[in-house]
Amino acid sequence: VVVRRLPIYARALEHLAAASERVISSGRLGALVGVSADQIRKDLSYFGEFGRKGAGYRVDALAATIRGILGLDQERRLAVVGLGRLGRALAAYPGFVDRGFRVVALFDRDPAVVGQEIASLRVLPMESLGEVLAREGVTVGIVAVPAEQAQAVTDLLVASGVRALLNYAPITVATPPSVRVGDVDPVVALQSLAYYLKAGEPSEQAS
Amino acid sequence: VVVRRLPIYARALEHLAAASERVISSGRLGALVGVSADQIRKDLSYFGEFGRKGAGYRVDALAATIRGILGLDQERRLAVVGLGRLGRALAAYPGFVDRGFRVVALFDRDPAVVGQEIASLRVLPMESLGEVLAREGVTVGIVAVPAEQAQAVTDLLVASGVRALLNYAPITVATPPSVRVGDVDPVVALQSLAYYLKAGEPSEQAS
DNA sequence: GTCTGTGAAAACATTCACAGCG
DNA sequence: CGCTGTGAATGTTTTCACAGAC
Repeated sequence: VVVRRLPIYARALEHLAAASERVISSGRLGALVGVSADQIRKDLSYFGEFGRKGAGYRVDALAATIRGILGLDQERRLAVVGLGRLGRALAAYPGFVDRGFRVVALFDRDPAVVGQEIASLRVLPMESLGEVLAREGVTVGIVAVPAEQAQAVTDLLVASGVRALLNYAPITVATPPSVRVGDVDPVVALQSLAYYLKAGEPSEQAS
Repeated sequence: VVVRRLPIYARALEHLAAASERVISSGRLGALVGVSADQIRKDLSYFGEFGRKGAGYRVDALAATIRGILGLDQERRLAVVGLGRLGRALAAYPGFVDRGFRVVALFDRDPAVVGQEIASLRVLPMESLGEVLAREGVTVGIVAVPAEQAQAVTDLLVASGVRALLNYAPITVATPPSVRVGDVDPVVALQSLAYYLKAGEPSEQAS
């Protein structure tokens, strides 16, 4: 749970550092990321003591510490599978590289797409996936294929040694417990939001 | 919390319906979505009694019930702001419409992008946002602009009456509590996954 | 026998409240 | 004073376990 908040703290700290802020209190950081000051202090204390009482946290030191906790000191190498519109957008996304990730391989099963150059990488055929992932040291996969192919692609990535993957396909993929999956179907996100839209529009008022 | 799982159940149920399954037990559904059978029964019992003891749940009836709970019986109209690579991919995403959402307006601040046609919608200038959202009955916004513009775009959407938004920008946006935000920065998702990658590779073994 | 619905127990996460450092 | 670190209290979510419907 804490681990899902740390990247958000890190992101805010990087913005603060870019704005030349040197020190921040749990209260101000909390306001920035929408979390209580208590929460931030608890989260951080779970990993050690980083603050100065009476002053706050040093922005750059804390950012570095969080990156360390998350293992972002080491660059992670990504493969994107499926180069439809979404896959292309991800492959070319400039926001990965300065935050610890680098896309190093692209795969698609469509022969018309294989061979294209996207973000200065050539799209490779699925058959080469295992070999290329091993050679390039890819540890994280991004699944951006249609639902029907998502499980097969996942199995292939898992078999090739990927240990975490981000799944954009609208389906829950099965993996062994040693492989972590992040689900990011935009429709699922929207549908949970939709629940809150109901309040305040139907005939019935809240009591 | 439950509300974040319901869309996943709904998604699985739709796949089951497409495969002509008529009835499903909490156990099988749980296996499909990676959740315990207990959990599913608790989640559903929170909203009423939908199952038949000894048999399970009727797939189509349960799917309809969940759609009702989430308010997906009514189609929600979306606006996409920012038509870079990601915005274009989202604007043209075919997966929205059969799951309760329809993109009805596109906005960008770049005059070179305004006027382009994407997914048979014309990109409109930011200035027209308030008026168009009101006219089109848009209740949900998708923010797909760079971090620097995300807060300003959010404010504009909120001022125009949007009640929920999905934020792809790498920044935490502030909104009044009446507006729900879903955060979907891919890098944040990857960074939490990265934490688990550390296990099993550094020098130290777990004890 | 299979599978739901649900209280009771356990685990987990958040908030409170305060001692203590700078 | 302001702000951190943390035990204790509270609240929430998950799991357990079992009674009852089919």
